Amino acid sequence: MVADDAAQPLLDLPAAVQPSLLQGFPDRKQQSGPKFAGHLPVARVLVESSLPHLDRPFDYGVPASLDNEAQPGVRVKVKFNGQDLSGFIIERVAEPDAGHSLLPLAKVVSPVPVLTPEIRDLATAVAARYAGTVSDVLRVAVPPRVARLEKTLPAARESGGAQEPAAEAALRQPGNTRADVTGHSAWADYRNGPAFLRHLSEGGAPRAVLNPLRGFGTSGWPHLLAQAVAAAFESGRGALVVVPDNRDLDLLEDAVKGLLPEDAVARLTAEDGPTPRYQNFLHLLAGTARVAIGTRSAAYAPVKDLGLVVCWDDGDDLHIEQRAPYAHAREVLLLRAEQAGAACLLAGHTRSTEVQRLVETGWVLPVEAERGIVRRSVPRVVNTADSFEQERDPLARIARLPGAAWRAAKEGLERGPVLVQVARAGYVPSLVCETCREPARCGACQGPLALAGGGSAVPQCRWCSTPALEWGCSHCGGRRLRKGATGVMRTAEELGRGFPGKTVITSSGDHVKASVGPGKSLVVATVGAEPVAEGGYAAALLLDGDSLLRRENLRAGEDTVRRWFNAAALVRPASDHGLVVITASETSAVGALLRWDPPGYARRELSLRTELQLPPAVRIASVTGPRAAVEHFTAAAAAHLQPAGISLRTAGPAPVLLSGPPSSRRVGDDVRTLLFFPYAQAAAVTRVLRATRAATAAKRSAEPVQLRLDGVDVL
DNA sequence: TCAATCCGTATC
DNA sequence: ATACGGATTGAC
Repeated sequence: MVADDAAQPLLDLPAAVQPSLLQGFPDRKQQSGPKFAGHLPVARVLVESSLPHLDRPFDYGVPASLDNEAQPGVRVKVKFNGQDLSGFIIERVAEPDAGHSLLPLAKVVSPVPVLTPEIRDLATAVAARYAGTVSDVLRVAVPPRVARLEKTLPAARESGGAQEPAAEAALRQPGNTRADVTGHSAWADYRNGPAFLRHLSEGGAPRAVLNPLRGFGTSGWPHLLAQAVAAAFESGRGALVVVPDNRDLDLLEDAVKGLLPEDAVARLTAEDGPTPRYQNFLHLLAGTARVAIGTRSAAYAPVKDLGLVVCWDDGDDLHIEQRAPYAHAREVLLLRAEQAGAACLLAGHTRSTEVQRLVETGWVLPVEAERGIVRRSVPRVVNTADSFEQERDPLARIARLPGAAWRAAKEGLERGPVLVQVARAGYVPSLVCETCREPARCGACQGPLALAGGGSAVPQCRWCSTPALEWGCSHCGGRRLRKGATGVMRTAEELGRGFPGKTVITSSGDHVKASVGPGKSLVVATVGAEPVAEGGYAAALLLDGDSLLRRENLRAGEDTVRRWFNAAALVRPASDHGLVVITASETSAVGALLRWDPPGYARRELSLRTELQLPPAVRIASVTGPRAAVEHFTAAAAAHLQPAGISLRTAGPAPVLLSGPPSSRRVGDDVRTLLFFPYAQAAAVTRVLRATRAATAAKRSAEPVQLRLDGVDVL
């Protein structure tokens, strides 16, 4: 099951305190100056320190003057080992843990209890799942305070009645009746879809996987998700949706606000800045907003009476938090759904292998469209492997497009906008080895080689600028280079010449366009930056497929398929002459797109991983650091696992492949060891990894290592 | 015998 | 991390 390794009682709250220790307590209380509160004078505080062995509550005395404000969940300042640290009050208790004197709380930072018991439990479970510290998780979960906002808000703790008006007002809104939500909705296209919505609106907790067929219009994914949210809302519960980026968030927000009262919806994303983020966070705490939508850290939003969690496009690696312990929003939401007894919807144009695993364990049920409906809803997809060099039409050669692709674009432009998906941004084309097609790497720093701008013929490194005069392929020993994927600007320019008189719009990098109009323009976008076209694209060309597939990453295939479907879902249905042309050699990935079969691809991919015993068929931990530290850590962990009869399959230690500019490189030669273990043992293994790390940190018997669980980028 | 130093350990 | 105590070592 998902949360097989959930909820170790990390914050082990002692059941009883030894009487002998208690006897000394009243004396100390009197001798230590300040008078502590009469009732529950002890506050258990989780201090904000990322030291793994300090990740537990410490007891402080509550000065009588702070008795009212020092409630569980508030942020406090305490003296800890001589320094001032900030932390959260976890609970108020009558007696301290053990026989030592209590320091008083230094200060209550704010009387707002920003850490609810539910989120504390969630953070505890996430820390256990990822062998990290609760403190690190809380740093992500609770947004930074903006003091000014607390003055204007009604006392957050008295929230009870405030939530009712919003919910009732929503139900009274016309067009928001149950019949509308479950009947004339896009969900009717999916077998079990109406049943899923009905179950939700009746207060149930169904768990579903959905691959929406459309990325635009009223049957597009934002509307499907919004209707699920509305159904949960209708049952009197709250909902939470996490999307990978702000563009998706904008689309979702429009759809959700079309169905629910505007102030019932809170938008949470770091990009909006601290003030609106904290404002919306406070609205959720107070219960005035019942639905949270946002990017990855919104998975921790304090939604009251949570009835539904939704993760959109979980295969997008933006869902992975960049701070320790690197939790994936999908996993956070799964833990949360289990803890809250909430419904769960995992939706995306494709199905990730992780979700496929959940389908196969029976944890979620697919909500799928009949083949007939699929065929009616999606564009026609064709593959062409022919080369532009053989094309007889000179314009096709100028556009550097294969003949079939060029003709599809030309015909598409008669009917509407045409999308061209290309591999990466930038005018500078990257270089690959002519014989093995591996990306050419710099001999000095392993950075990517490129032809420098300004017409210089000498390839040079894009990181360190070293000219590659005597280049040799580190992979196969080849000595000749050829151009790899061509950048958008260049593609756009060439396409413009191939389609004289047509408008060319580009979307890439930091110039991403959210949407384009229905006009007959050519839209060149890098992978993932495709604008939504009003009314859908007439055609899409998916170029550079082979170079996407060639990435030496365990997930290259899965990720490429995801990006193809995300673009293809923006194209009109075949019945409306929608056409997708893909230029890639025949593979299972291409086959999945031709048949429009994301579940089939996920099944196949997961069975391959199962055969090889690679994630997500098994779980992994990567241990990175100086060789001695890594070896010490893995040996210690193995020793601790021995008594439990667990022995881990390991790979490495191997030198870490540097994937970043030299400036971000760490001094010393780090190595990495991978540990593989089955889900059934995950709880025991993560517990041991955490304990091992705490022990090495406390004793400083070795340098610290970076510990990362289920990182998708390490293989 | 005392002080400077090292090492290990707890931090409410 | 960092401050503290107990042990260890070196010099008077």
